Amino acid sequence: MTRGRPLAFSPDQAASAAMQVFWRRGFEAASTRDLLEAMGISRSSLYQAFGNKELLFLEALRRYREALLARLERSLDTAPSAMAFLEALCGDTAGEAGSERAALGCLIFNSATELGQRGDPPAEHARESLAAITTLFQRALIQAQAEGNIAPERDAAALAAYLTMGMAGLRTLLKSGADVRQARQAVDLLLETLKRPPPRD
Amino acid sequence: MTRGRPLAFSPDQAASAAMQVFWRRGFEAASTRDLLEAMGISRSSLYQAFGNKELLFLEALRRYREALLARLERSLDTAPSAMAFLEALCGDTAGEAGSERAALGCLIFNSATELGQRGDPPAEHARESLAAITTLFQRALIQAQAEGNIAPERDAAALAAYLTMGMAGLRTLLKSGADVRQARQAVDLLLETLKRPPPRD
DNA sequence: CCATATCTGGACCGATCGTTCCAGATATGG
DNA sequence: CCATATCTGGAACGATCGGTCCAGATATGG
Repeated sequence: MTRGRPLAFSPDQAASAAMQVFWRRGFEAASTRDLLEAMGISRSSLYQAFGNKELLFLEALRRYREALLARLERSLDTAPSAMAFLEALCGDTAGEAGSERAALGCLIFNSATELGQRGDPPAEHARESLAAITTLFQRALIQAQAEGNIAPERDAAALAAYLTMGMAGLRTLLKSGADVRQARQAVDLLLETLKRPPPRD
Repeated sequence: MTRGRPLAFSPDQAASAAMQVFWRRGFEAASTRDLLEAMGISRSSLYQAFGNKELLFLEALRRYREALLARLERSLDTAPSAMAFLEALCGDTAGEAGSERAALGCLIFNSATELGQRGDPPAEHARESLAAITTLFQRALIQAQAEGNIAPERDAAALAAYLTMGMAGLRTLLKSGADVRQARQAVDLLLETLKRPPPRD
């Protein structure tokens, strides 16, 4: 079927290595030379296999989102309850405070902040990914309502936007060096709102 | 007193123009040529008056923070109550959704995200600025407690961290193109937590 | 084992990066 | 009005940017 010399590297591993670089440095700041070194391939191979820097970044974003959503979905599905999932997510993230992982933040939130409202594919992809996270949160929140841990009269979409806002903000706090105590206090208050019934006007 | 030819530009205006560029583009992405054009001065003048790009950025950050804190403090002091101030802040920010202003975000949050845990002066300055915002929020929250609009048994520092997290997250939402409805729903929930007494365990 | 298709390494491209430097312009103090 | 201190514009610097290209290596299908 295939003719000629086969690839000497795994595109999968190469893309994964590229993702790490983009994650650590951001899109603009990640140079092709950084990427080449991390990916362990030659310049020609990069352009042959991925097209250019922007397409490689899109691939990295795609992989990051896929892995993140898969991880979250699995976590949600295996958790004793949707609320337990949300508590674990918040708690685990807050627990990263001060670590190297916390300094990285979330590639999607990072990209959304860096690329902002640009019209190019990477910016669009980042926005879509953020929306996908919100959708997943909404699913978890609806499930938590069905399980009786969130008041059914709440608007799940509103709660989802609120939760995404909280997680994005938490990532910013962690990036700016918030300690575990501060992070925990913040997410505790975030979760409190989810658990309590809305005020009757 | 002074000898020789006087400056042909206002360092104040020049720094202000530079701030706008850094705000729009971020530190790394703002080129000196971008800055020169916006500042309307020559290359020599920039390096003579501000040292280099990093020092100019520090000056821009300093100005942004000063202006922001002054604006917030004035707003807090003139508001009918601390809670009214917080509501106005959240409401106004959410109301920016979809605008060009929303796409800019907040220079401090942007810088904290871009520079992360780097050890250089700009990153340090961004972290300090974020902490200063939290401190101002804490003052407002304590005042709101004194005015009877927030339960006195709440930990004001925890609420402040929560509020900073919320505002940072809101900025991320707005940057990723959230509409006014979504932004309003999110901040409404954010404010709800402030206003309600903590749950008794 | 040969023809072929593909991959690989690295030289090279023009553009742009932040920064330096200098010759000339210009207002001030005496 | 001159000497001086400072500023200004622009040329130029080496480094690095993303991207292209080609000669040579290499495994495959026939």
